[in-house]
Amino acid sequence: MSEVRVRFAPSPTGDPHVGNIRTALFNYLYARHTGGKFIVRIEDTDQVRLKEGSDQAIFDSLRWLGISWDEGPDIGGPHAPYRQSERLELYQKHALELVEKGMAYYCFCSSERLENMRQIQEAAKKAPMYDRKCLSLTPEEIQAKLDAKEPYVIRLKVPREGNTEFVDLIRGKVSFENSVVDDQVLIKSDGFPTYHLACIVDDHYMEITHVIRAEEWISSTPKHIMLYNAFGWQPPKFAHAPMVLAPDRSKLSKRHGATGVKQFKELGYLPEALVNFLAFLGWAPQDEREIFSLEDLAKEFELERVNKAGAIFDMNKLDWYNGYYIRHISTENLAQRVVPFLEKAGIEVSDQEYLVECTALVQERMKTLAEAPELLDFFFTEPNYDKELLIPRKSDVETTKKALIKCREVVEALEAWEHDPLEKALRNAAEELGIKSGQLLWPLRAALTGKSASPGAFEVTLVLGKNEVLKRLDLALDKLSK
RNA sequence: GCCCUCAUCGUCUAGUGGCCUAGGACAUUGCCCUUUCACGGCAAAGGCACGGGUUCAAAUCCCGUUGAGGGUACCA
Repeated sequence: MSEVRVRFAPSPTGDPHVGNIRTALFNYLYARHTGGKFIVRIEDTDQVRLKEGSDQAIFDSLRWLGISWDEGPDIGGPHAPYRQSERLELYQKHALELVEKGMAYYCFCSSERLENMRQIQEAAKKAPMYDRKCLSLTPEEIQAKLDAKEPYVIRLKVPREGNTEFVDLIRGKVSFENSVVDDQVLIKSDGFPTYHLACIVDDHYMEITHVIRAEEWISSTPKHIMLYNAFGWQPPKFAHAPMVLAPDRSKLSKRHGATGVKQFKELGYLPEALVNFLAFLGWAPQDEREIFSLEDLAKEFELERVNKAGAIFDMNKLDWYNGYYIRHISTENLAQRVVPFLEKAGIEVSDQEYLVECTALVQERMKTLAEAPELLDFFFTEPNYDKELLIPRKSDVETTKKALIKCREVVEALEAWEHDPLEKALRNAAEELGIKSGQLLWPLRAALTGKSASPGAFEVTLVLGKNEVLKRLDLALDKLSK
């Protein structure tokens, strides 16, 4: 069998949607799994929806996730160009070829007429379909209109009888009656091809062997097959992956919150986590492992194991994956990734080593990188808090004062600046005072962090250093005396 | 409306006729660990949409119903 060639063909309409990226991922994984090629092609045939800078956003997102491609607009390849707006003549030529063969025809109907026709059809509870008015135009009439520069489109002449079926690699046999397929526009009045024409022509010339796309494309597949047949080309294999849905089971869209890859990056999600999570939306391994790197996925991904039912994008699970990856990358690595988020919050990091020490203490509590500032701020600035925070539930002001004074003495006198001696000294101190360790450790921790939830008192003490700890203890004592 | 697709715990899923008393993960609840919050450990609760067949045997195959999603553009 010849080499597998698959493609990701997004239209440049902004920050790529995670649903689209999931499709890109499946294509990429299939290519890597089979040792084939993964191609990126920009489908910019809709001049209206075009958004500046989208190409870059698409490349950036793929790269951020670690998805690489073998041919594409930026790197070229044997079938360049990989941007449809640069291949216009090709589509034009092929549309005309179909017109000559009598398999497509010019249509001069105005959008108003079309709109009107549809409304009447809908009112009559009939499926809206082009009525083929222009099919009956004589060659002379057509020529006259063309000469008069009347705007036109080219439509595919869809057979009205018979069936079109195909075997979907994920779903099995899918069949459509040709009578329900409309005469699809191939070339728009602005001279640009529609998606349907462009993608067939490109997939053919780019030698695409497998079209892996989302379920929303199933109903246009018969049109595509008709086009392959009309050109006398061999169609590729089709695989329609399930949709990515919102929690309300509708198509995931902006109104459901974050949907763009860039958004997830800004929310502090790790690419490893997003990839792992997205891959599991519609695919699962045979065994019960949940953690897969991109490489692991490429090794095991198989189209046969892709599910058919739509999958809900569950933020909870994504959060869990993200927390998992945060806990499992090295602290140095995490510290690096956290810097941009700290800086954005106005926290300047000058001492990398110190940052790593701090990060180690919050690593197991962090769910997203965006939480880093609130988790780490007290390591960089003196905490600001209410004095009530210092007093544990089962304690009082006087006991707390005594405890803090004792802490001060212990810290002051501590020779070995290490965990065990510090813990031992502090616990002994509580015992000497005749109070529970919590009555001493809570105030200490609160004084150092200014938070009701934070890393432990011993760890924070050690990282902050003797001077800073004494300073903060004095500050706390000061608060209690007022 | 018409066409297509789909249907296992709340969610993602394992399951391809007997290994199913339906397994795992997230979320939830409880307990343990503990100075707080996490992490971690243990445990619990929770599902084959419904109705008919086929078969010695069905979550698995067939038919129907219901429900959900997608499509129905000179958008992709």
